[in-house]
Amino acid sequence: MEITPQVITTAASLYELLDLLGEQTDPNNPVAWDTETTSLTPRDADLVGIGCCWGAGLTELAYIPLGHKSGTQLDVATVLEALRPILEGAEFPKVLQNAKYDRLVLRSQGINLAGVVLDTMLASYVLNPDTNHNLSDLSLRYLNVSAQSYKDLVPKGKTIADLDIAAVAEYCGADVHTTYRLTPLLKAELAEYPDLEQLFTTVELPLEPVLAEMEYQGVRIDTDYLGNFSQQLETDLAKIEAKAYELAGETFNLGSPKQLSTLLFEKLGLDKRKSRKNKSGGYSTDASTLEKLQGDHPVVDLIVENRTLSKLKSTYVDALPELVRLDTHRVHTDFNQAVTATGRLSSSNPNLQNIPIRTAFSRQIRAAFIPESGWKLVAADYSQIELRILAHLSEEPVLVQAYNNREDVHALTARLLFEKDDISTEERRLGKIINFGVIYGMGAARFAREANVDRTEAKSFIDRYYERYPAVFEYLQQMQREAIAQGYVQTLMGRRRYFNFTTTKLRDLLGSDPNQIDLDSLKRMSGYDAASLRAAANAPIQGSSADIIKVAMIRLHEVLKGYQTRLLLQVHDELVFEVPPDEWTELEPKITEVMESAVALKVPLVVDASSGPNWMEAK
DNA sequence: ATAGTCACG
DNA sequence: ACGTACGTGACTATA
Repeated sequence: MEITPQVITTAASLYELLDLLGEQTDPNNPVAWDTETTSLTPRDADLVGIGCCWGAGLTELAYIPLGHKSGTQLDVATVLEALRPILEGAEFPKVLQNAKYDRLVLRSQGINLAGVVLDTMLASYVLNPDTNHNLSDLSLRYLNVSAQSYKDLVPKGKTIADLDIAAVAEYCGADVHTTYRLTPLLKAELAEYPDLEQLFTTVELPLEPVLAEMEYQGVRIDTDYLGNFSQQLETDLAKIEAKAYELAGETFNLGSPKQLSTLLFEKLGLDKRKSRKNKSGGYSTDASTLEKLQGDHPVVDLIVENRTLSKLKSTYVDALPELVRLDTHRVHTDFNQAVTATGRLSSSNPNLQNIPIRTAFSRQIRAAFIPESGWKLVAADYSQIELRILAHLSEEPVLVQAYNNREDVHALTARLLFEKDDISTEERRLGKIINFGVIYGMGAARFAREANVDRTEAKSFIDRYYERYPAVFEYLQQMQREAIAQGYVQTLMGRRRYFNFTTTKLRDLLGSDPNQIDLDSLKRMSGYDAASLRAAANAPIQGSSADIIKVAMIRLHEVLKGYQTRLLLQVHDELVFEVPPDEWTELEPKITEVMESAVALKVPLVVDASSGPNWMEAK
């Protein structure tokens, strides 16, 4: 379909457009909007043009060129002021593909986007989390139309601003038209699934501006501190490298798994049975292998140390300062709301959800995350949220009661497993490993390795766990049966994760009564997809946790409106804020309360919050 | 582009 | 007998 937008280049046509848009107030027929810019990074993005699509019977399209390098255009400031009441007016319903991006672009221009009633990307994500949700995929899937690709439109080294107004008008017109046409289809599909519609309307859609705000704020980084850290690591790595060459009797690339494999298992003749074959035929040199090889040759320790330090240096110490913006002195991550299969967020460029914490040394990276001068950084995290959710969903009486009595559940598990009242720290540690392990469907082999016990002991531990917590066992099995019989499982808020079993026998069970499925007999058949079934048992737990923290973030965003305090980061069960000194005393109980009461479960949710001069010390 | 590895919850 | 704990993103080497 070829539809060419009207290109707005005169004041008269702009005011005509405003009149038409002023009439578009039907929330069931929102106007589709899209911005064309020069960069995927909103803060670097110059506005090149704005497109919109609306209509009652006839579909109408407009493109307003603003930043093309050539051609007649209206003044940006004039156009934005004219559009402001529409763009900022909640009474003018809008639909966008990935509204967070356009919101950030417009925000840089001083416009606060309001009235977004649908985001096609988020609607698609809620309906079908395990697919892609970019506009061209949606276009193909829902409309059977293949979209013109950005790459084909914009030559290498150029931006959209270099192109003719007519070409961009065509491209932008197609995008807003696609967005507009997707709207009724996605709305209708959501209407078929009331739980998903509710999830979309009350969680995903309102979360989007919260994430936009977090990204806009960014987090301050102490680049001097990282610079010193980098130099220190550089010195240490050079020494390690020299020593490793000396011990190996030759030089080699410490960063090459292939060369390491050859060195360890061929040249030095170390025990191949302590490793595993990898896909490319070599032997794995991963951390667990190296651990087993420790003591067999002195070079092993140096390889381990090199791995740790070079990972730290390249991924964090050197990478983070590169991403600090010169204008804000902060890093602005991208929170992706539509990538994970379970409903979690993800973070990229940089990923601020995997900043080291597990060892005292690597944790030092967190000291580089600092608040505005004179402020505090605050971390508030949910205590054992997934285990609490498991207790709630399984209704396991022993666990539910324990949490309600504010007991130490890892210690309780240890007492039940060891069948005694006084347990050691080591025994509690095993209780903790197994409590977390069941959430993922851990087997005896893994538990044996983690807990440092033998296989048979591990097996009997796991068996006893399920004897002590029979409802947990029942629940996890029930989720697997539902995945097979329904083809999906659900979270607390109705979020779905779908499963497609390829084995005929499993597929034949789709549509059957989950309670009639005998998992034990299925286990013995070939093609039994154990990994998918573990994912099915895990998804409601991981996904419900995501539901809960998303609700908390939305409510907190409202609460914080009267304060200077800002929400900066989300790390799955933790929120990080920066807080001016005079606000923390008042806000601490408020923040904790909002997080703890995000949903009411059969067990209490508990939040631990603390503040410090940086992220390392806010713990 | 893909594989291997490793950082987090 | 084997291999398996779920979910992510980034970096380096190598093709």
